[in-house]
Amino acid sequence: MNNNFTVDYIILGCLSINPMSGYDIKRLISISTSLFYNASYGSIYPTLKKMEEAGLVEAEEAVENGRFKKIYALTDEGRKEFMAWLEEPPHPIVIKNDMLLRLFFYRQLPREKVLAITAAHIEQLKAFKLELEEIESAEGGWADKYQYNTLRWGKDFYDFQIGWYEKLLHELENETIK
Amino acid sequence: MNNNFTVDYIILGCLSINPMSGYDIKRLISISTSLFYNASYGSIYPTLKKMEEAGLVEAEEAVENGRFKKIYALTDEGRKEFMAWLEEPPHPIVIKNDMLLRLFFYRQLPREKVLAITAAHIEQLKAFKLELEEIESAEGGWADKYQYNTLRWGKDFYDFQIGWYEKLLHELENETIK
DNA sequence: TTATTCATGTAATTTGTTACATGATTCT
DNA sequence: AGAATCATGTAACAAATTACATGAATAA
Repeated sequence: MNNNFTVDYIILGCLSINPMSGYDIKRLISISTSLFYNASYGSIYPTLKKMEEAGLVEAEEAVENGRFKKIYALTDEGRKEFMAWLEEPPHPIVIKNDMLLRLFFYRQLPREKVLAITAAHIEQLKAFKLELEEIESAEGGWADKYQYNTLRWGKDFYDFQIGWYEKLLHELENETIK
Repeated sequence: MNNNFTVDYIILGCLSINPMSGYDIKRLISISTSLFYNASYGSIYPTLKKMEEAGLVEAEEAVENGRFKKIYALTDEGRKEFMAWLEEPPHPIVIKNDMLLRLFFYRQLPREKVLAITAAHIEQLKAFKLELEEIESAEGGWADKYQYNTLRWGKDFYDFQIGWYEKLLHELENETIK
């Protein structure tokens, strides 16, 4: 395969847990990895097709609950490819943080607007964290400790961000009182 | 302009601080925002050209130290556009975290390999943090508190990550002793 | 009966990187 | 003299999103 930092491996990974459809993959990603790695139908379905042609996955057309489904499973070749990827050292994290980019230029914004945006951002982070916790409690049986830890990372990261912006906000608030 | 989550606004932002060349923009991004927002020459130069045609920036060709340069500056229109962007609420953070994606599947890897990869990852994070601190001490005069805070976020985020993976490592190490 | 969810898929577009080409200047 | 840095730029490619199209089944 080409690049090893693409959507390909998360799909192989999902199938390494269980054979499933493209729709299932999308759902699994949404409730588990979307915070640190997301994918859309527009990348999942074509990638499954490409991988079937490459012999990494096999499709079985089935009818479940009167619904048409294409259940994909790893081939031996596919599992080999996935395991080889899994042993590699990870790529460095890539972030697009719009709030921080704006912060870099906030000197040009009136103080009260900076305070308002920052406060609103904190509220949004708290809302996102709540959403995550709802997913967590809805999804009872988190198979293994590794999967659980990725979820914990999500919560810890929100706590880090919330704490960081709250500290920033307090510093900005206290500054011009002097 | 089209989307407000593109390279366009970081370029306008750099020019809002000072008129500068594409090369200067690339350098400024590298030492200041690359951790949370990066861009390559292949996006910077064509974007500058596009923005000049749109009347957001103006270029002045100059010779500095015997070197040809195109110094771009914001037009009134460009500054208006930038200030409008600056007041908007930020988009949520977008992350591609390869290490966490792999962690999600690490049950399928032998314990000792997980420990080795995690330990190596911690070392890499420490090395990146050192690099960042070198940039910081090299760059003496960080204009304003906002810019300084984005740099501080970088260090704090590395500390968060290092701490998080160290905790994970200890938990994994202590587990099977029982 | 109508809206929502389940389910698959494609085409157009967006966005950006990588790699290359070019050439002047400065450091070693 | 040769390597590294300064400086601009383009073409090919990669990767993925968005928006749309389709249709069946189920919930309100």
